[in-house]
Amino acid sequence: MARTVGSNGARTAKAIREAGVHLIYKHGYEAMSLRQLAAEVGLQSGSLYKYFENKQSLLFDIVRDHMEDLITKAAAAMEGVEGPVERLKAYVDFHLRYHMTRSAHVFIANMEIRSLDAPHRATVVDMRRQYEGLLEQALRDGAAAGLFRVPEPKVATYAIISMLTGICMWYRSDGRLSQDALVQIYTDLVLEGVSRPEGVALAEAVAVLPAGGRRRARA
Amino acid sequence: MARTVGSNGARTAKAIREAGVHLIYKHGYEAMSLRQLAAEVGLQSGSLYKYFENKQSLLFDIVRDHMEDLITKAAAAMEGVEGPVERLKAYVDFHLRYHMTRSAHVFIANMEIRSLDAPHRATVVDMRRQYEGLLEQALRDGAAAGLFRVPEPKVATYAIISMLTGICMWYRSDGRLSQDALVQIYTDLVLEGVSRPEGVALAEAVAVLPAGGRRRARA
DNA sequence: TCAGGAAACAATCGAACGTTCTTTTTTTAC
DNA sequence: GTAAAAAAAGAACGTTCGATTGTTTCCTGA
Repeated sequence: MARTVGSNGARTAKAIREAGVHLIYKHGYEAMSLRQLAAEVGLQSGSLYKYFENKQSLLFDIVRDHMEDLITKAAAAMEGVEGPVERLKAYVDFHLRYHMTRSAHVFIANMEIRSLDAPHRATVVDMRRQYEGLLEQALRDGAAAGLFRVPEPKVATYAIISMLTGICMWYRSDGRLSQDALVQIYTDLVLEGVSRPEGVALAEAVAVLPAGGRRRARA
Repeated sequence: MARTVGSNGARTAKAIREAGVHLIYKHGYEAMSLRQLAAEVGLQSGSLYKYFENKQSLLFDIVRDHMEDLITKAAAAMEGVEGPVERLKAYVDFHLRYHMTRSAHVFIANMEIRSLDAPHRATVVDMRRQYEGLLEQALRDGAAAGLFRVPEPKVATYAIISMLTGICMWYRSDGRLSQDALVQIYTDLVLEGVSRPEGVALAEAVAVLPAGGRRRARA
């Protein structure tokens, strides 16, 4: 046999991409063989090379497209949202929902960076910095406005992103808690964690409240 | 050649274990070849089989020993510590410091579970549950005592552990911030995140403080 | 001192790896 | 209708893989 009945390049390309994501998620990039991948989409392994240059570029394409998607959609989710608290909320909301529905892509983008060769890795690391920057800026703005207590914005950024991303390790769409409920829980954790105890300008709070009672106003 | 001058079983076994951790951390379990590992410790690949049954059991031994270490030391760190707040602090402190110094082991134990065969995986998953249970119980106790606001202890447990564990993705011992400083930052984030806004029994706080000032007392 | 156990080498197995190339079949365009 | 283009098969390549086995050398204790 050669070209098969009903075969279609665009459809095959899409199937390869999806099967690739699935297999890399399940077994890891190095552990996924191209013969496995070919079998998954009903091809011979050699035929895959009509669709990518080599195995490495398949991985890079998957990761790059994911990161672009992530950055674009996060920026869109925060666009027009005013105020650090609301922007932080928007980020948390987007990040959680995205990670609940795209756990495979997320896992690959986070774990298989080490499998990328140096130039590809540099590109991805830079994109990740962009994505983290969106959160970090909201935290810095909130701290500058006296709304957040964030002594180390970089650390807080890493901490929050780690916390939120962890959800894709256990979330199941048929689980007990809805997406909305989970977003609420995590949002509370994050906001309580970073909010300035006084909720108003520090000096003001120190002056006004008794020592034992100086605490937070919820955002 | 055969047996080499100065060769010693115990020393070689230790060297294999350490090189194994290093290589799995760097390249992943599947991507690490036994020839690589053998070269790292100065052996032929066949000689490795004096020290483990097969590649799979090398991975399992590494992960099991790590999990045992983690559980034992966490329990020891919390032993005799009274009160949910202090127990939570002790857990956070231990977890962070451990993960700052053992990032390779931690990474392997978290990421290579999928590379374990079913029975081995079940064992490790159970150990992980034990470890998570230590934190979850502290959160439940704190909630029951009215100290914490934790509507979903399981979710909070996962969230906190994810947040803390993330530190091993970027912490460097020669970085700007000391271990103590980082522990302080993370402890604040966690405690603020889960503490009940009032910090004392709810009814009491409502009665005593003015509306705008009703908030937390730090633990 | 020397026998037995410990430690490692060296050769080898079949299978699987990523990749390349040629051939064959189907689809499309004129 | 037919030629060009697209899609996939299928064979083959040199490597490397985890694992097995038989042999050689070193160490140690009675």
